[in-house]
Amino acid sequence: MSVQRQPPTLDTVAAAAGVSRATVSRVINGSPRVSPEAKDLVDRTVAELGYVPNRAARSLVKRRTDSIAMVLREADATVLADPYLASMIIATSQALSGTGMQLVLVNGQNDAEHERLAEYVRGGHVDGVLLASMHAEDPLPHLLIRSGVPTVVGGRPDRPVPGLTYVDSDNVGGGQLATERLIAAGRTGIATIAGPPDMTAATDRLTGYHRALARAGQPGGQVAYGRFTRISGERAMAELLDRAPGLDAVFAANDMMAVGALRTLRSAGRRVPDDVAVVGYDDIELAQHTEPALTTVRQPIAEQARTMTELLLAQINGGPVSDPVVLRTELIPRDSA
Amino acid sequence: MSVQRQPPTLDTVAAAAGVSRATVSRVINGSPRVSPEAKDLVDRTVAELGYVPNRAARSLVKRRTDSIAMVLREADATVLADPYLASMIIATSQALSGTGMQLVLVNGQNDAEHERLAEYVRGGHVDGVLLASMHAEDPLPHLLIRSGVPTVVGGRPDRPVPGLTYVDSDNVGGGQLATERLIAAGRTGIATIAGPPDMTAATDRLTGYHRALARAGQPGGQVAYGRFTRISGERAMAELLDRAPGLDAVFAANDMMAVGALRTLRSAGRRVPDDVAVVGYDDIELAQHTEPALTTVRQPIAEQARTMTELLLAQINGGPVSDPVVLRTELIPRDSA
DNA sequence: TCCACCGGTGAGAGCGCTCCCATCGCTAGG
DNA sequence: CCTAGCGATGGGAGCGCTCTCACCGGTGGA
Repeated sequence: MSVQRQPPTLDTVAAAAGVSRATVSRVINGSPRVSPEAKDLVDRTVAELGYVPNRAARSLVKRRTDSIAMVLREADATVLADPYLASMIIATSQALSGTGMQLVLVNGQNDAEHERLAEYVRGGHVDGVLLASMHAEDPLPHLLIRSGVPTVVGGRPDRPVPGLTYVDSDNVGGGQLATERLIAAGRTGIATIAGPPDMTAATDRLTGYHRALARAGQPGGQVAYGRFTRISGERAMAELLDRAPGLDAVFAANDMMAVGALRTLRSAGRRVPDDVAVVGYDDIELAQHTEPALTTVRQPIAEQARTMTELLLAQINGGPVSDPVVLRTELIPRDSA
Repeated sequence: MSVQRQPPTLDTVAAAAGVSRATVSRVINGSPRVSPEAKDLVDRTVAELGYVPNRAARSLVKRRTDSIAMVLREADATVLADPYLASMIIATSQALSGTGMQLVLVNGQNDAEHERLAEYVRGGHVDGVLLASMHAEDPLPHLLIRSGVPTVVGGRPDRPVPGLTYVDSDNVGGGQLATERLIAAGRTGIATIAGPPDMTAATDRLTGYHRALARAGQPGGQVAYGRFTRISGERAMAELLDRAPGLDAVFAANDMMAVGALRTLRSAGRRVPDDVAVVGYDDIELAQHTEPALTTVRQPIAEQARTMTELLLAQINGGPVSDPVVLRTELIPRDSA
């Protein structure tokens, strides 16, 4: 069998089977209006010739591309350190497998690329867009919605965007879960290392922290801010230790910052969890290997990706814009708190 | 401006600019055979109308899709624990940005999906394929090559495949680097935890280990095999300790196994690096956070992805199948050796 | 003066597919 | 027995684009 031979087309198949192009097309697309004999004949011919429909031709007439874009909004360094996006990508890819939809990865970290991206999407190249993570003041969702492309974002936008739905995990609940763990352990000087205030995931976790404290009747604790990196966690912990030397617990808004906090605590001579209990957030791989192993909150990333995909597909298939979905989080108890 | 309006086509633009479709097409595609005035006029009209070429139509006639597939061959669990693929994906996506090429992510972990995949590729849906990681006996490269699709794989195949090129990092050199570090530290009982023998990355690193030992005139050391997981590293280390209680150094073929080894050593009461020095491989995030921090070998993943992309694009654009490229590795000295 | 040539342009075919509409051979109702 | 109706099929237009080819007017060499 030759490598160079042109791949068979609908016409080839039709001619070989002795039917019309239309009939072959009907069989390919599973139309009920075909006699069993014809269907059988065509099926056999298709298998024999190794026919595969040409996606471009189909999408040209159907005005569907059967592919969705996943837009990545982070620079590489962030991504490599953070398994969140990776999991997101993989999970989405898996959710899509079997649906006949393609996952197209698109870079869009800087503003220049926004333009290109919006154009790209408007060019009808994808049927829908998945926005992996949201930052406040991000113009992209608006651009996308305005061009009429179904879009679902991961994480709650800082303010509601009409026509845009999202799938978030319950960051308020998660923050609460973490803080309650500390409260239940009898801690009374509970500080927190919060994430950047321009991200709802960060502010929501902080809200959960405050809420838990309020419920327990404890005073509003100390808050230091980090940027979700280890080094910023180290600094924030130092700041906290400085401001409130008597603290006996810390909730860090993600695991990387918790790791930083652990480090600072160690060099400050505080034992974990004896002197200071620490709870992280995310349950990254690393959390199992710290010393002591990190108690943390796990968010269902794969489920989030799956849900986002489902919502998007439904919308692409003509469904209404779904209500936002918020997924439950889970405390993973280990040794640090 | 209405959301529902049909996007402008070549015809629309041509009519608006008062030229023919062909001229607009020439301008869009940067043909030199257009007068400056015409070009200017068309450019303005395009901007005004917000025209974006329809990719499907173009690819239908050009028989190019301007997209390449990246095939993922691992199950999710593996991926989440291993930043290799994630980095690969991101780096590829970034290497592609600006080339006008799309990155399509395709799942192909099991055999059933191979068929579909080969079909998909043969359907002319992508111009080329990037195979992220190779396992021995993998039929996919052959399938792809046979269907005439330019393909580049990451990592050296277990045996040469005609028409297939690859980009690997220098695993032999890396293994040697790691072992030499141990030799230079004056260690004389150097064992190794090797990876699965069906992966060239594993066997090459082992070769490097043997080579370094031979050069130093040291006896061929103890070898135990793991499966690149932490738990298998723990077991292999225990086995090694059992077989050669006098060992004073271990080279683990990846960081996860090194982490396992660290654990076993600790519970066996051996101090690292005082009693036993440990070197890992990969330089994953975790390596910075172990106790003691792990000395390891870093491979240039981003560069690998970039190179793979370049080779593939060159081949897609009619270039010959390039020779394999092997990238240099680097020792990252930390505290464990 | 004639014509080969050349840069710039337009007309038209056709890429592989879907889908509307016409057609055809039946069966069932009048 | 005729025909309305229906399921199965084929013909053909057209999706938006590229590309070949023909054409046009202007130039320079014979």
